[in-house]
Amino acid sequence: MTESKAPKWQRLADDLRERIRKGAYARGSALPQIREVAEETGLAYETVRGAFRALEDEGLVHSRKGQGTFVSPILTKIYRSSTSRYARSARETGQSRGAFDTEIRRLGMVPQTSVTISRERPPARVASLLEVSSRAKSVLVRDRTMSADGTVVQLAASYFPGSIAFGTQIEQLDTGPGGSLSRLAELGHKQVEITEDIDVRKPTKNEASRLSIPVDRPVYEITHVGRTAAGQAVEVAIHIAPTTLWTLSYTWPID
Amino acid sequence: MTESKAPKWQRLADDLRERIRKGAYARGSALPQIREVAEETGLAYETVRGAFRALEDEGLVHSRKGQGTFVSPILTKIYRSSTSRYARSARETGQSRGAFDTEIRRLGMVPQTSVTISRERPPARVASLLEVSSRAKSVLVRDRTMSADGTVVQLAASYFPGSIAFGTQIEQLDTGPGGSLSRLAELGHKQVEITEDIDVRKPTKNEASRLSIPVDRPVYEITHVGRTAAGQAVEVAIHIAPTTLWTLSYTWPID
DNA sequence: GAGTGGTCTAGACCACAGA
DNA sequence: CTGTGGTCTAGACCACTCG
Repeated sequence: MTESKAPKWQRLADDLRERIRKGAYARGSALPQIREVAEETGLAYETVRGAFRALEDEGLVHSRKGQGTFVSPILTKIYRSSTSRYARSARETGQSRGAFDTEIRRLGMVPQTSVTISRERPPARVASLLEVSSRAKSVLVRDRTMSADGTVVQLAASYFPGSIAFGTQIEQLDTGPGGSLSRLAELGHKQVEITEDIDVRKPTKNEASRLSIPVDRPVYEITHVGRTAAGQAVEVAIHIAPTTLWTLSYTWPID
Repeated sequence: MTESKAPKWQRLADDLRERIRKGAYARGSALPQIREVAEETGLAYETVRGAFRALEDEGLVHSRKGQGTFVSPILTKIYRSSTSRYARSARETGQSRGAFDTEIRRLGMVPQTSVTISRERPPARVASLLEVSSRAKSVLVRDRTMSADGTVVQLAASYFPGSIAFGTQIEQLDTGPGGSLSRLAELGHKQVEITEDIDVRKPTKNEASRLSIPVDRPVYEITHVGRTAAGQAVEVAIHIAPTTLWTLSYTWPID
């Protein structure tokens, strides 16, 4: 028996997956071409392509039209503990902004974050949460692109009400010790509670392009909202990250 | 221009998606057959199937060999606030076990949960977390299958160390007021902290079958760990839920 | 222009469900 | 048995990259 009835494309995918896991093809290197594999295995082009698509869905490889199919540069999961980065100890030792850097270094890779700061008209959902107008450039946006070994692994856009943040250090590249959280607190908008909503969806064309992933590879959409004691949202962040690259973690006390 | 270069299968998928969203096909009803659509549109079978597969990946429809393709019975997202169900207020009013029921009713559907209780050899990962042997029937398992309007929407298996839970009310169908959390506390194993790790992966064949989803539809794997003040894990739960059906939510205090 | 992955076709056959 | 979705083929053509 031994499940001999599995489709050919699936067995080929299993075979290739195992070879990749065993390191037969180096990270970032090219896989054999589809037509080549087809000839070697005696399968049709479409059948082999079915196997390749399965691996692509799993995030193991990515294909580039006109170039070839390549082993993903990152095969491990990046760990994101959303709660621990807000622990007082982390903030006081200046680690709050370094959570991403620390995790990437732990995996033996080189982290890099690039930031663009601008004043924008907020997306409707963000405007509604922050209770600002969506028709004016009413928010400050810190748009971060986070990479590991040169591979983009997360997009994170933070939105602050302009009435609070325009002209403050939050609009500078370096937000200083404790980051925007501490700056907002100094400005009289201390956050006491964070909420994160997690969804999985397909990326938009723009997101897929920035993340260098195919449009059918699912991503986490994490909507992060920081609120003051009065319940007012003063920071909203939207994180976009391929599900194949991340493990999310939350820890909270009972009572 | 107007993006006329989109592949045919994609345009067909867009067309069908819009019709489904507009309610042209009732929830649970059958879509036109692939060969029928192929003839109507003048496309080849494989091309139409590409469009159907895309919709299936999105969770909008599901296909059954030999039967047809059907609109998913649930097109909305179910909201799971992992933190709020542990608030003292929820527990004291007896709502802690009803979080799922309440949410499903809020969506106008009928919730149902079936439970099987057994003594098992734990999976390696669970054994390691609970610090029990993985070679003996060392854990109590409460395996819950949760449905909405007859559709299975989540599998949740809770594991308790047998040394603590065997022979207690946790082994009964009704765990009593406050649920297993309160029973463990009474037994001297009060949990003070919860950690949940979130991953997205393809379901195993068994999971896919129990959830009535294709094996390539991604699911959340939520690993829930409850710990005592001493840091000892006393409850581990593994939740499996299709990503297309759920929005996860976490709220926690700063400091 | 040569070489890559992506789309599409027409048709054969397989696996499964149900009358 | 018929009808459904799923697999597979051989080959044509398209879209993109790079020398």
